[in-house]
Amino acid sequence: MKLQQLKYIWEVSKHELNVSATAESLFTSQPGVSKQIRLLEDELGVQIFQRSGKHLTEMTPAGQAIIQVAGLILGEVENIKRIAAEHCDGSRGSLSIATTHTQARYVLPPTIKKFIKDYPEVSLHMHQGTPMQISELAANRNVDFAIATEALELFDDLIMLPCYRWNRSIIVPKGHPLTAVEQLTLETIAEYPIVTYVFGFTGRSQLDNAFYEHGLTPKVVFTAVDADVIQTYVKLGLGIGIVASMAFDDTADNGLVALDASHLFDYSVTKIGFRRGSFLRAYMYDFITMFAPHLNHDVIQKAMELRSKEEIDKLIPTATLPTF
Amino acid sequence: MKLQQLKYIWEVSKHELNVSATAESLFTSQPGVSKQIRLLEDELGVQIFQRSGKHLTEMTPAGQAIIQVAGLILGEVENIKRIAAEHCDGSRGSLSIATTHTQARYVLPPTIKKFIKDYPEVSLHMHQGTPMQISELAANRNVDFAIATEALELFDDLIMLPCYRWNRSIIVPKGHPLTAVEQLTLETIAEYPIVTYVFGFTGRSQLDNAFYEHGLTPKVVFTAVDADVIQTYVKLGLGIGIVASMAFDDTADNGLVALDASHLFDYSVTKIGFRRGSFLRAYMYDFITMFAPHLNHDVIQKAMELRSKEEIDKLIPTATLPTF
DNA sequence: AGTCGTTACGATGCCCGTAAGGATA
DNA sequence: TATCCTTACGGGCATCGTAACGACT
Repeated sequence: MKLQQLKYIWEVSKHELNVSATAESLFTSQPGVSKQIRLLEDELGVQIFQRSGKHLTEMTPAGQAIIQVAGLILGEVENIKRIAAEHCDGSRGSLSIATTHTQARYVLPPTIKKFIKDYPEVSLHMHQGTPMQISELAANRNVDFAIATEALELFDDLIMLPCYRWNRSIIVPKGHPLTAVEQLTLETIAEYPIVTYVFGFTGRSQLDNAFYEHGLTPKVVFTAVDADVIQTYVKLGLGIGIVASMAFDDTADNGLVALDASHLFDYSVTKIGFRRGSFLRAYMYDFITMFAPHLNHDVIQKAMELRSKEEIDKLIPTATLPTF
Repeated sequence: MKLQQLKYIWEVSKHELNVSATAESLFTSQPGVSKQIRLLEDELGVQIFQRSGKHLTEMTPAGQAIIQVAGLILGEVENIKRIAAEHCDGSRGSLSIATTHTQARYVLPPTIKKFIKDYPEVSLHMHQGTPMQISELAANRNVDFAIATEALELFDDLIMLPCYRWNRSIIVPKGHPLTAVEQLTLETIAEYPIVTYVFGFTGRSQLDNAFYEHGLTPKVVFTAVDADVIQTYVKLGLGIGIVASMAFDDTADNGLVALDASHLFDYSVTKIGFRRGSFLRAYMYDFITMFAPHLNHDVIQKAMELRSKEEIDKLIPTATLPTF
């Protein structure tokens, strides 16, 4: 049994059982991958993949169990490399972060700036995608950290730490009738056409929930993944915007006004996630702490010991999170 | 990085940093081991072992961390093999047990007999040694199970499940004055020369404790690891014997009598231990259940989830154990 | 017809084992 | 002096990549 063989079967399982695609992503030849898989199967005496003719159709039960363990092994191999790098030169390395537009554009910049200043020798890589893609990248070890509000909890392999909570603002042009309303209600808002996030982004489901629970069906006339785009269309008069409060820049005079709506919607929680069992380099701990000061070295380590999301929530109660 | 390299550094760390001895135990050449270790160090960019001249003197801090993770990886590799074997042919395989003379001679035979009958295709290997050696064998993956009363708790890598509790009997020749005593006390016993186990075997420390707490110093005139030997010398009139109750065969008339002494000493608990995180084959679960019926599949799996000995004791309270 | 996995084959490169070298206790 | 790790060298073997083949969609 070789590490490469384990890597191959694991990667194949992450590439929809497409050996050609796997080989390409590993920068090697397809017959090589195919052969090593077969050699491993011969050595172990069990089929890992079910074949119909010359196509891999599914994993056998044994294969599923084996690939899961292979994933653990590959993670530990990664850890060894990190441990070595840490002891060799703690200030050098790389850090890959996958996140959504909202985080990358409005929340992360100060953290990134400080991080680059403190760790000039660490090369930083940002990946952007949907919450689902982000989580997958972290679960598949393509990135070190995933930062998002949604989808992270769908992956059991990820440890998620709550970073901060935030709520929404109603964005309207200056002089809009809503600016005169003293106490905003969902009913009032629901009378106007709404521009907000597409589903699956930036707490959209919690937004829908609020309306639903009040028996209201908002007239959503336009959606985007991006608060900039949303605000642009608000300016065009398409409707009122509902965006994350941190996405409104109140220093720039762009003809829009933000009305706080935190009493109308549940708070959303942005989390940082990484693969369970992964060894974190010193600068990785530091990055997390820069991003979320309550997540110091101790808290992170304690959270890594825990098994379930519930235990982590108990360790870091939502109510104690910093609010944006 | 290759699995073999990880195996090499791990084995070297288990052979007191002696590369020659390691190579021999792995049935390979010493320069080969040496070279692979150096290659790994080069690849990782850190020294794993500290060298003084041409001798390995100690592990570097990085090396300790790396070797620990390497141990995890090797365990998972073993698990993959077991998973494969289980799915290939669940009734074939091998089972290695390390235990003490007491267990092997007096306790295990019925279990072994039934096991061989139920699993004729599983080859069974018994190793005998001191409790310390037994624990080491299990921790170093030389055997699957360790069964003993002592020392298992010294190894953090081992999961120990309490199997049964037992106490001691006083062994005397027929007609000995003690047979006439109605209620045995420690004081009475301490008046006679005693023949019992050597220290570190079969609950000897609990025996000493009982006397010590009563301010008594027993006259131990002879010790052995083996109840047979002890009883032989009792028969010779060397003194009275104190042995585990299960080691006295009351069906054979050998001129000796056993007097129950369970009111005088604390109960001892015999445990079965195996490496934390190891995948157990179906017949391994079955073996445990045959040996200790309260340890069924469910209980074992629950116990494997737990982290500390305390949690396991809570899951399987001593008071609920079968008594010998 | 196109996509995909397997087989065949030649060359490169790695690993192993033997033998010799040098350092330590 | 004996033990022990490292370096050097040659033979064998596994792996990789190219090319051709056969199956399924």
